[in-house]
Amino acid sequence: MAKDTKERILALALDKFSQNGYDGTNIRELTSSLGLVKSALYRHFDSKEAIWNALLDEMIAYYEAGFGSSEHLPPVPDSLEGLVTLTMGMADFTIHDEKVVKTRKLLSIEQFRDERARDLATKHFLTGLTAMFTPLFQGMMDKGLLLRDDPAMLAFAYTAPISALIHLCDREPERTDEAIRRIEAFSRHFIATYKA
Amino acid sequence: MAKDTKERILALALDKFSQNGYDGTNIRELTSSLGLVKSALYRHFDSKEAIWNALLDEMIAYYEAGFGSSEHLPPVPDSLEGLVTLTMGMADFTIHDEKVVKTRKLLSIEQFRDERARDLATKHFLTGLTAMFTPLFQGMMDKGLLLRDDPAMLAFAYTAPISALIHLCDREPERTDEAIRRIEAFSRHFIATYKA
DNA sequence: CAGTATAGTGAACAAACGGTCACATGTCAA
DNA sequence: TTGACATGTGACCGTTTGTTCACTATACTG
Repeated sequence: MAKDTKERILALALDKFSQNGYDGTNIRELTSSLGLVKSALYRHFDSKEAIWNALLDEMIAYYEAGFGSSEHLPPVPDSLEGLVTLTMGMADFTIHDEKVVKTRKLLSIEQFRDERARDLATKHFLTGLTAMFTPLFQGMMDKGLLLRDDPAMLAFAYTAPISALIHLCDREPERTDEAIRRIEAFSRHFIATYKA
Repeated sequence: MAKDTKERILALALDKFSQNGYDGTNIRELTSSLGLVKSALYRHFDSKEAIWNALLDEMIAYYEAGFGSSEHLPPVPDSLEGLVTLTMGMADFTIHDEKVVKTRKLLSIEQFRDERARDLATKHFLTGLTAMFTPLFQGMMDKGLLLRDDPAMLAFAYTAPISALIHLCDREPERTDEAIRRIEAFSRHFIATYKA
């Protein structure tokens, strides 16, 4: 119990905030879950709001480093089936990675009260996936795998339904298997529609 | 200032809760906005949670009476352009109707803490629109307007992206015009893809 | 007119909240 | 050994929270 206390606070804050919201989480409960007393928290953060801001900084940095970076773009699939495989791999990760799940839930809860949360929510829920799949579809058109079309429109049409099913998993985890099956069914229907 | 106080409380609770969340709203602020003193509220509701439950009852009833009822199904369009018109009309309503907007925001905020809110959120965000458009697409296939395909899959593929853009309006109202343009562009792209 | 609900008031309450402070401990360098 | 720094403790503070209660004013009913 030493220098990593700050990180443990942040991790637990993400957990609690994503469950009960910022206002629904109190400092006593948060610190006692770490085996600390509330006043100890103020050695690491100036205030409750400082925890929130640090958490947002971390979420933004995590997003930029991962999904947001152009270097992390997956390779253009060599086949239609490759698109399904890629999609299912990404879906599996984003549905089961605890940190990502909690981040999405927290953004859903706080998106209307904090401007930075709002902007990050738009990236997570809308623009991020579209931006990632647009060059993929462009590449698959260039390879003659898909019909020539507006790649950005296709990426939006492809990712938005998948995103809706990911939200379903966040909301009703017991329907995760159903959602994953529907993502795969949708993916196959999509390529059946747009295959060259 | 008489019998409608209860309804005025509920209306303002929807407004406040959808902005700051249940935990982020306090009774003094809520009642003083109505020109009352906090204790007056307890003539109409037993507790703060009772307001929340009554609000949920109302939202559920409102949904069932409107979007959820099979009687309110719009007529099957007679042309592809008719589908665009129908879609834009519904989008315009759901984006601009204050009560519906606030309901969606509230469900986004509280979906992880209340089971009934969770279930209603799934209807609002996923199953509701799909269930409404499935028979429409079935009818348009029967009329020879659309290619024969799985109507439920098509309805999902059609409504999920539109739903994502509606969420964008809730989150960033200043982008409403952009979102409406994108809904129409998506709708036209969709019918270009699936027209018979 | 008397009587009784109904609706609103203002003071008071205990509990929970975020935050501060003087103090105790442990670590490590000079 | 000493002094400085980081970390954790427990008592305490002022404020805000949801809620209660005795009381008043108005309106309807017999």
